[in-house]
Amino acid sequence: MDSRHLHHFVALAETLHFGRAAARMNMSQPPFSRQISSIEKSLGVKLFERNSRNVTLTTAGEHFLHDSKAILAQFDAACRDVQLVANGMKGELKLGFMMHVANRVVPTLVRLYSEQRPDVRLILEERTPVDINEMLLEGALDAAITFAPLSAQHLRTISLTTDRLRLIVSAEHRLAGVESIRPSDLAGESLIAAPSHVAPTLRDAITGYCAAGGVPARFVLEPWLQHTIVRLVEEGLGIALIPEALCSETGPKVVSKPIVDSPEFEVALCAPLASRNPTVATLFDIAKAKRALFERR
Amino acid sequence: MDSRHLHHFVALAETLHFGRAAARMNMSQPPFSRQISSIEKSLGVKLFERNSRNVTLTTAGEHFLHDSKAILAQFDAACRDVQLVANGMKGELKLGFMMHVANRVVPTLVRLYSEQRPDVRLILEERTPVDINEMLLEGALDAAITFAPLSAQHLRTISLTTDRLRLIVSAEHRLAGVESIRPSDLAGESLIAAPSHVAPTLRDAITGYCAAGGVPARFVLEPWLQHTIVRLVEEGLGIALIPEALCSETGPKVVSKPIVDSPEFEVALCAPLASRNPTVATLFDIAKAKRALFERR
DNA sequence: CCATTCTATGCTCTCAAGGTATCGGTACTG
DNA sequence: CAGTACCGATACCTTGAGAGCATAGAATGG
Repeated sequence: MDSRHLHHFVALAETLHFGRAAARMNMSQPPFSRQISSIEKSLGVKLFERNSRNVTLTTAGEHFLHDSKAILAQFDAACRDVQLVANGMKGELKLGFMMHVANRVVPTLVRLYSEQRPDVRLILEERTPVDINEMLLEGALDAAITFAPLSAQHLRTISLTTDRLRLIVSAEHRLAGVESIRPSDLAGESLIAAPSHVAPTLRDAITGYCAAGGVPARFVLEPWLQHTIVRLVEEGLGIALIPEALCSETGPKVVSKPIVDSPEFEVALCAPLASRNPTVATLFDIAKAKRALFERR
Repeated sequence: MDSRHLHHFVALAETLHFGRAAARMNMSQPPFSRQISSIEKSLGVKLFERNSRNVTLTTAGEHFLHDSKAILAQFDAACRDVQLVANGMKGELKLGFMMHVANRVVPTLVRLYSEQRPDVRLILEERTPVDINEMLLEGALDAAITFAPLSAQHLRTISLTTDRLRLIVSAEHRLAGVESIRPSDLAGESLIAAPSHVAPTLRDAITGYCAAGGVPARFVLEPWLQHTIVRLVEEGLGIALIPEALCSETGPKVVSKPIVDSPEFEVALCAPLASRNPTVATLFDIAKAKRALFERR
């Protein structure tokens, strides 16, 4: 029994006529008759009641017709779907990102992608930069929006936007009134930043910026999430240098200030070069075509 | 593409080794390799990434594996089911009945049948005797519990029980005190009975009984349902001769009386002799084996 | 660099499956 | 009632899809 037999069976069940059913199967009646009886023999079940004048389905045949149609439909669907999956029109795409650098980029990219590939299920995974790198290596992510990596020989990378640091302080802080900030302004201040094993790019940028001004960075609190950092600054527990993209979301009790000669860091779309997931290509196509939408305003 | 190809594909997807997968399919490796590439060619999709050292599924292949397993499982299930249906272990059985003669018989038979054939869906159709006969002829019912038909050459019939007539009158009626009823007692009374085109057997029995006593039957009301008849008698609008089996369900305002020399009528299980529904046989087997359970107490 | 392992390919052969002709049975028709 | 048309089953022949064998070619490990 294989699916071609099912086609034969359905043809006969629908026409109730050996000759016409055989024609529909592009074959002559005698071998078609043999096919039908071989089906019945292999199932051990009589599917048709027949004599030389008319053909009718048995009760078992009626049930089998129902099942057969369902199976054939599913078969067709599977063959169509596998082609869609291969073309990246359907499937799953696991996209990692860091919201604190991508709060504008991710929603836009997701919207554009969903419009173009509605049958691809986007699985969004918000993680820390270090986690994202690891997951990209392991294949646990198909792509990610993160800081442009330094060593990218195993990654395909396309730059989406750049971000820079901005100072946030409590509204009561002495720096709240200063127009723009220089490294020397940070001398003696209590800094809040994510630890190096969570967001090395940011951490290095902050440390580097202080060092450039000859000021040693003094970190008093090291939460993992950027939103926590904002809250702690709000409470007056320290000051912080955070990505500009995040500053629009701070509350009224926090003041943000531009800093002079801020280091810039790239935010990029990355995917393993070895990725076999065909849905990824479109993501890069969109990133390239609509790059203007992601750029810093 | 047919289902044997799916088996090959699944074997390889599960072993990820051409030689072992071929062995599982009871064939040698070279033709197996050709089968796999013919699948890929006919789908136009690469399902495996392979070199001489290892074999892996592509993303499309993973999806297709999932679908293929589902299809093969459904295929197996369909082949098993069609055999169950042919053996009457599974399917549907449309059973017609008249509750007013079968209020004890139907629940018992249904219970016994459901215990023995849990996968057969019993579809119960409560109809008038004439409807039932018509539906049996048309094939709209697979079997029915009804009055034993007079002409049964096209029906298989097995007697389940017999019933007889009993008089019901309102508690205030002059016959309410009489011990047992003779035809002559009915002289001049207003009778209530279902019309002949609804329940000819009952109607004829009533008319015949009156005629035997030399009393013309005078029908004043002719509802279709036996329960309606009981209600009308309860309201004092007439008297009625109804099947004994129904009398236990009358309320306190109605009195039932045995009648002398009541005609008896058989209640039987009937099915078209030409019935092709294999579930019917078991129904008759039960009716025969458990006949004692259906007999009038 | 050789041995080993695994997939791909070339060649041969066989049998499953298709085609043609025809039989046997049934219903309609004049 | 004979004749005809139609339909499914059977007999026989034919062919090509698919199986096996031998082996090439590629990759890995010692």
